[in-house]
Amino acid sequence: MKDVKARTVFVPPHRERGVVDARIAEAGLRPTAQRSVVYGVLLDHAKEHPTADEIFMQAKTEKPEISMATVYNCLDALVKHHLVKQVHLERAATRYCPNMDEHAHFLCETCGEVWDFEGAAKPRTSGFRVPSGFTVTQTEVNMRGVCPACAEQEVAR
Amino acid sequence: MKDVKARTVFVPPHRERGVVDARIAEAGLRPTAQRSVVYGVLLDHAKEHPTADEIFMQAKTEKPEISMATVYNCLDALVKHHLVKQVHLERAATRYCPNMDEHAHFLCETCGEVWDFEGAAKPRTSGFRVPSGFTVTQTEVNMRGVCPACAEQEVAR
DNA sequence: AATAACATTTAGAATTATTCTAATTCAGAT
DNA sequence: ATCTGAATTAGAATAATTCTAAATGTTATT
Repeated sequence: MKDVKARTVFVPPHRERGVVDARIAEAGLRPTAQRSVVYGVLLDHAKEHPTADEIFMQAKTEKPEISMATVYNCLDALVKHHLVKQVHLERAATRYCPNMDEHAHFLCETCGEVWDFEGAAKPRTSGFRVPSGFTVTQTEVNMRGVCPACAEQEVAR
Repeated sequence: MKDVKARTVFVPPHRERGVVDARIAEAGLRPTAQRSVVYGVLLDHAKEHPTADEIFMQAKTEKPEISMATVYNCLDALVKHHLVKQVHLERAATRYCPNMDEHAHFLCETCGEVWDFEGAAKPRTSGFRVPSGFTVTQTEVNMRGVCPACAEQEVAR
């Protein structure tokens, strides 16, 4: 298998010294060592939309003393301060996403991978009739289907 | 408190003898007693978007021998046969919805209640850029915010 | 620099939601 | 009446998340 990814990889500016902390501070949170690690891991693995457990395991490599409870605490703090979004696609564990641009999530029902679909879509109500009196602060769009790789395999069978 | 609801209540046609079973059969499922009860409960409580546990408790009043495992089995079968949708709004338990029309879900962050917002919105991709090669079979739109009742209380405080 | 006040982290227990397992029951076909 | 496979059952097992209480770290105040 060709490593197509390697060609498009770029050094992420978000992990440069102090940048993560600055972002956390800007959001109005004290940048503790644990929060920096958790947010940093999430920024590095944004594409994978990792679960709390996956973040925990990765965070441990950088900071072995970190505990699961802290990962949940940090994630909750990051969510509350709008640095991270929770994604609830399935009955399974919650996933986390540091991409705060308006976008949809796509879950491949065959392989289980998740993608971000960017879009100029109307953010808040995306075309639905919101009854008067309701205030919508956040909209989440989740799609399911089959990704190109799985579709190809399906044809091959 | 005036019982406003009482005035707008109507006898739901979906619980008439045999209708539930017919719908289950149409969907290509054998209409067992348990499936009928589970689907019936869900149709009666569509507005509440009940969790598996809430459905279980209600189903027990109609069929005391029913087990939690069966409720999950039935719900999974109903989902698979497109009679019911799973709704994943929060980190909490999955909710179920028998309204298969295109609609969004709204969660009030203050009281936790869930509403359906109907909409003529573009169903599948709702304005997002779907990269070529992806097939979208289902789209879920979830909104959060404050419902009218909670907004009013907020003002009063 | 010491202290108080408060926020954060930690380990592990507890809780909750969901899935699995193996035995039993049920329905439809022979 | 019997066979076969699907559905149901109780309860155990697993997985995800939350809670608890103690320890540690941070900031502001003296």
